[in-house]
Amino acid sequence: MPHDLPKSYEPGAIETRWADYWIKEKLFSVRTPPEGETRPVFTLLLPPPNVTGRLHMGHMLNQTQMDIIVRWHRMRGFITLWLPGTDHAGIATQMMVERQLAKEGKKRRDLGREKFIERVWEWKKLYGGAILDQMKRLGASVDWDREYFTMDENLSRAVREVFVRLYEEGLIYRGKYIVNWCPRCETAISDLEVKHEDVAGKLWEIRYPVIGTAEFITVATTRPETMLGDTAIAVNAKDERYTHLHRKKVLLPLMSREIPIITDELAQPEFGTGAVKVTPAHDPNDFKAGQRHNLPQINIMDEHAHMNANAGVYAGLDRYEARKRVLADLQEQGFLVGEKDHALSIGKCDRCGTVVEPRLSEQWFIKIQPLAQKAIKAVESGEITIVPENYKQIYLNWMNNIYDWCISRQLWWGHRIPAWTCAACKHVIVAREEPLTCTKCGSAKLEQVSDVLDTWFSSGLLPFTTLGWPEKTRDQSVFYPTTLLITAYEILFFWVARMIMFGCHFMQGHEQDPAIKKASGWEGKKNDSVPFRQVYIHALVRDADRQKMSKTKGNVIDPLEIIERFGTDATRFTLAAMAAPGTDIAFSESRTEGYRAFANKIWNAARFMFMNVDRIGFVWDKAVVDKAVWDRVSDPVMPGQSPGSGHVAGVSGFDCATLEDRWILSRFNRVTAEVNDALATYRFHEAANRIYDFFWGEFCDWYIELIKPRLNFEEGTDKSQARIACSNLVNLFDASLRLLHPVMPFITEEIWQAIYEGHPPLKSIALAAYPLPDEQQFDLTAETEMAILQDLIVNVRNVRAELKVEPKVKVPIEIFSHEPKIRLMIKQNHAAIERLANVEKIAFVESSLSKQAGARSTARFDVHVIYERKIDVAAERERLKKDLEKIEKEFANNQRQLSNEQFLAKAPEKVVGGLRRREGELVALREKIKSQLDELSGTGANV
RNA sequence: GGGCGGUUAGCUCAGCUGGUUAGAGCGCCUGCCUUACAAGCAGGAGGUCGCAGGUUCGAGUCCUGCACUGCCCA
Repeated sequence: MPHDLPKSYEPGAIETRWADYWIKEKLFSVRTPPEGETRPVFTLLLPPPNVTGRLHMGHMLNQTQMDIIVRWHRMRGFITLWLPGTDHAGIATQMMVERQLAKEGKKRRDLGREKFIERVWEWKKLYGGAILDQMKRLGASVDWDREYFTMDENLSRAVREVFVRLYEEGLIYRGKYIVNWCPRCETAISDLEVKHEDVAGKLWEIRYPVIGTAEFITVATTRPETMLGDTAIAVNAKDERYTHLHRKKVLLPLMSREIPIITDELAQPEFGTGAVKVTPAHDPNDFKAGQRHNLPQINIMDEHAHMNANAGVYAGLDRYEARKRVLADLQEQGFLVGEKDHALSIGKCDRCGTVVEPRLSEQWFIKIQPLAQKAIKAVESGEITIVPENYKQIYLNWMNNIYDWCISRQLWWGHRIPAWTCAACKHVIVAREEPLTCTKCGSAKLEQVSDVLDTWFSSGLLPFTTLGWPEKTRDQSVFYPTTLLITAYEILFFWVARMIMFGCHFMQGHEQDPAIKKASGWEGKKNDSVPFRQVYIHALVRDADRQKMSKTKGNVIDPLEIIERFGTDATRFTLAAMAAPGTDIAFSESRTEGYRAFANKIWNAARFMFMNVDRIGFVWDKAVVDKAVWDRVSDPVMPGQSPGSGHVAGVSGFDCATLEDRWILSRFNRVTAEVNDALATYRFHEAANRIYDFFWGEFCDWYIELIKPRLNFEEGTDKSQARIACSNLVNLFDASLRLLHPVMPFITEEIWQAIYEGHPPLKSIALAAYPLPDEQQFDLTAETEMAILQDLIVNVRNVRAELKVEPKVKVPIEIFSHEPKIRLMIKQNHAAIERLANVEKIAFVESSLSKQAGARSTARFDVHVIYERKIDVAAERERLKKDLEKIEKEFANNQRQLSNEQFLAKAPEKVVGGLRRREGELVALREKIKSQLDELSGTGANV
């Protein structure tokens, strides 16, 4: 078996090998559990990436966190379903294909709708899988057998069903309204797809002659070209400056059209001149004012934002060209009276960056209030919890101020709206399947509405449509509501909010299988219509300088390139270790480099283990392996719950022969408890750091070093000690790998498989049991004693460094301790001290060593390194002074508190007791340091 | 304009519900190829926790104001 591992860890080949293996073996495919299933279930829907997408750091973070949580649940015995799929991304995909066509000198209209859609499907087949392939490389443990695409026939059917039902319930309506129109994409877009940008613009003042008077009324506007479509001037009824002009008319310059002066709230006396022009067909506020006053709506632009026939002589001009011409003409004719700099915010198309044009057009809308009500309640009542909690308020704010949702898009790629118009009577028929005749007049001349639905309309349905809706399926009763959603803040409104609205509406009355619900820990939840029980919002990944990554800035970090260089495990670990909830991640390569070193450390620790396993001819205790690996299958464990009878917690097969054994076992269990707690609350950074510190700082730095003497295979030595040490090492290593596996799946799989020499008890470590803490294996005494031992060793090393003792020279030391227990512990562990501190002989003395130059004093012991070289008196004095200062400061603080009666009365006993204990230590330490300082001065050695 | 967040070591960040001596990685300095690991080992330096008040026996942690900074919404 390949126990002869290369000296450095090379992730590349290893990672692709296991990624392929996991897929080939279908390790993460989940069959629908039958009736009577009692195991807990964990369901997670992958936020579907765009078919047009390439993997970026945001995905990588998102998927790392999901995979950690998913693997953790799977290892704890949950039936764990992670559902992958992609989103058809209407505008984006259509743009890609149009771009492709443009290279051939064609436009989509040249092809016609049908042929164009065929092209899109071809494109999708060729390039659409890119991001999922990249996911495979990451080792994402999704169920590939259930992969979906939002344009699949079953999902499309569900979309039609939803549309028809909403229409029948009166929640979908069609009408002519002002919408955000992208002249480049030639479609309406929703409010959310408009990004506002502050720009320095101008405010122009134009005066309109009041008919029948010599007066002018002056208005201010940022968009003078729209005046061509003005149908009124508005003033505020309370604005006395204009009272005398009420009910008069003005003559619209350039167009010579008479338009009324109206009184409306639209005009704010404080803004500009207090009078505003009203252009109902080109501004949403004006549109509403126009409705209030029954004003005509004059549309002066076409779908490309070019002036149309209604714009008179300006017809055919682009909107900005028209602006120039209008201004010039106004100027020339004396109507332009002012031009000021003015900061304004303009809306741009999220997709293509074109300035959005408010456009009056016929669109389909969802009446959102009734849906929003349920979605608000679901979160307010805690049926859905959002982590971190501050996003809850943001969600509620948005939901409470929501507007009707424009769902129609003037695109070809997407779910076509299931509505038909009768050519004869203009009646609109909404139906699940294409109707043959008009339901009103019987005509057979029906034409399907050409619009498609907003992509988010279909993705908002995924939590239930991917589980077979509208059929009532077993999958639904098992897996719905999904357990968790992990996503970015960016799509909280786009997607998360809409899933909640749709879920609560269409799954109303749904009940999850009660046995599974209970087993999964959701007994307390009343509402099973919600699409998920919990939402975790993760941070944004920025570049190392905290800049938001963007293609235009050119600061995008390609995760695959990072993976190439450092390995997937190291990249995942970086993201996990930096993912403190609520703060963005400034991705720095130096961190990843550090975690590659961590992988290498694990690798080499494994090499050390295998070297010894091979030397001793270590044989597996099958009973131990089986216990650690199998039992969780029949006995899953919930977060925060202690394991049942069958589940083996802690490390099995561990034989506590020495202090370091007792210590490391206790530490492992404590870390295990912390890691499980951290994962249960999505504190990924804490989980990652705990494991890192344990594995490197305790397991490698101390435990392995401490057991080396026991791993002695020389002729004539008792091999039983070595055998115990080796078995402990392997069992602990195995457990540590399982603890780490969700974060670093590849290296842990590689080593775990190697441990079992080709005969692993399971197909993968991913199916093995996740470690749980065992109270029985906590050992506070061992932890305390070990801390003293470490302190002693570190102090000796420190003095050696200060005395500049040659690294290879062993030195004798003297130790004083007034506690017999400590003396005993030191005696028992003298070999460790000798080895790790490079000491040749340990002598115990009966009185304090603090007067010895070069001695070190702690609260529990003094230690003196015997070496002929003189210490650097000046440096030593500096160090002692600094120590003393620190101790005096702490002591003063200590005394201040202990002499305060309020403190004694109010502070918890634990804190007071701690301070009292510390008081004693501080007094002793202070004395020791003082006498050392005296001693130094006494030698007469001057600086 | 409204809302939310950040400010802790040279850099990047931890520090959960206020409690004994504020931590890590990287970088830096010193010394080591000690047969698992130089992607390593050992030792070390480095912080008035943005500023000013307040609450409290006790504040990096809670409150108020200010400064700088970022994000979202309109």
